[in-house]
Amino acid sequence: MHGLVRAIPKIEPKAQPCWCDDPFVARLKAHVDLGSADLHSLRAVIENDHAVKKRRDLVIDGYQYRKLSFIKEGFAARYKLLRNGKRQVVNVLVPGDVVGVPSSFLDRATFSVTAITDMKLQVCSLDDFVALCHRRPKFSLALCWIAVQEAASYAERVVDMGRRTSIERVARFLLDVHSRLAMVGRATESGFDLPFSQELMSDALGLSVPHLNRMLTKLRADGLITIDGHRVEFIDQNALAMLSHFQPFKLTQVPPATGLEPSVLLRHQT
Amino acid sequence: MHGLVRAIPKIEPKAQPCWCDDPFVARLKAHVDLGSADLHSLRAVIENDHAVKKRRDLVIDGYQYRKLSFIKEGFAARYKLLRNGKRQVVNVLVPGDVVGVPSSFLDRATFSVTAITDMKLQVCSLDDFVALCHRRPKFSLALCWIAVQEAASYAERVVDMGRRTSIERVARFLLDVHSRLAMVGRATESGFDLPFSQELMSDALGLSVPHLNRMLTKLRADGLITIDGHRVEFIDQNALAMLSHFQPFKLTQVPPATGLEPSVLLRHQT
DNA sequence: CTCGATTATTGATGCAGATTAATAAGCCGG
DNA sequence: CCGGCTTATTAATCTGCATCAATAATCGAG
Repeated sequence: MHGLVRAIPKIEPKAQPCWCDDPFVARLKAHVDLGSADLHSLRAVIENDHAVKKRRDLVIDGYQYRKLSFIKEGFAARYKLLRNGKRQVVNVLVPGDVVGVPSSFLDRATFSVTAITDMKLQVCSLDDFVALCHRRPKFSLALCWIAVQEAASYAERVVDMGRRTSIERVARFLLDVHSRLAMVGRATESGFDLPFSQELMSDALGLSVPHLNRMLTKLRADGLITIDGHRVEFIDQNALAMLSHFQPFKLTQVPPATGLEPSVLLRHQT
Repeated sequence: MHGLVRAIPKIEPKAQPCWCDDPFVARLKAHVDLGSADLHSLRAVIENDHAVKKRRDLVIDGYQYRKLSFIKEGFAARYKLLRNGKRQVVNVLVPGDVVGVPSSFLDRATFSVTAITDMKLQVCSLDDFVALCHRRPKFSLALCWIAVQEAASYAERVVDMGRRTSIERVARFLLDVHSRLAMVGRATESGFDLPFSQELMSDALGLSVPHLNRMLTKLRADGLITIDGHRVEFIDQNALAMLSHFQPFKLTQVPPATGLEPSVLLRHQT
């Protein structure tokens, strides 16, 4: 067996005119209904695309930011470097994810974000996006939903780190990455290209590299996965999910806008 | 030395007519400017207050919820029970916090929330709150800010669990709780009533009860804190913050609403 | 005030996973 | 296609913290 190396997955460019291959718009549409007028307004606040090279930092801990970037292509990791030299990756970012949550909402960034592969981003200023939200509240509601989902997924990570064994964490990480990649068309039914090095994954899982390696070896020895280069295939995805108590995330829609003043006016404080 | 027990802090009821002693409104006002018309609309969606007894579950993992509850009084913990019987507390809730993030935004709750003391809540339905957001977008923006802040604080917890030592975690926990209580007037400059049992804290920090106890003992032995009953006093808050690399959170304001269509209309995709 | 239940404290033992080190394998720039 | 650098793999040792166990303190209900 050999390495798990970062790799830029080869995507068939769908060559569709504007939005359909845009993972961020897809993400928004998962939460709210967007008409063409909405899309037009959204386009108006998005500045030109921005390319970022592998290993560049998009966000540096401690600095101020006022931009939102939507990942069109490529992978990144949000992390914190500690004084003792250790690093904790708090999550990995895939196409459709938003850079700038939470950095741009805070006085100063509390985490760094680094590009793991070459990336393509769509950038807009937070102020412009907020202005858009004032005009079209569905965007702020969609952003709420995205932020809440982000919070929920961090909370799950807390459980991972606090109370789950190393093998569970590794299995859950693979399943989680697979399901997120599948959601944006970057994975097959049972496999995907893992764009992360073992060092990155060990920093994400709070393990040492040797131990992570051992757990990956064990998963293969147990006939649950195969690894060929950077390609991961699930042999028994069910057993893997069972072993690690993994359940994929369920999203919900923002409740649609109702009439102007809702019935609650009938109720009030006692 | 003796126990750290849950306790209902005695608050001087300020006896102010409506909102000024309301920690949730205070929380909203930290992010957005609210006029009296806004407050009136907010009041309209809030149903009657709701009292909850100590040890009752407010949210149960796996069930569906569509309510937001704002904590007026009392403490709670958000947690997950694992198959092996272990529990991970992902955060503790204090007055001003929102129950229902993320539970009510998901298909089914992924965490439980339990009352640690008797509580008083203000409840409203998510649908009504969303309707309010459509009418007054500043509420959805404030909710975004709150959700993002929640995400940022979970992310910090991930770092805690993944890469920080047990003594750092304990010190940081105490400092964090103190700063959150101080923000809603439940703490003095250098001390506070700790309403949590050691079992709860160990589940929050991913430690065993004996080990947490040992670390608390060590903090006292090192002359950093005193504990008398449920009362914690910082002797050297600076040293404590240094030791644990603690930095309090900085909030930001939502950028104020600008004119109707912003200047960005001048820019568009290349 | 008393009893039972919860919570805190302390000690002894074991193991999961860190640490360190050393080698091999693959990748990239020239 | 070569040499340096990054990444993966494997092994040996060490340790922080879990686990188990037992007692003491405290709380709260009656």
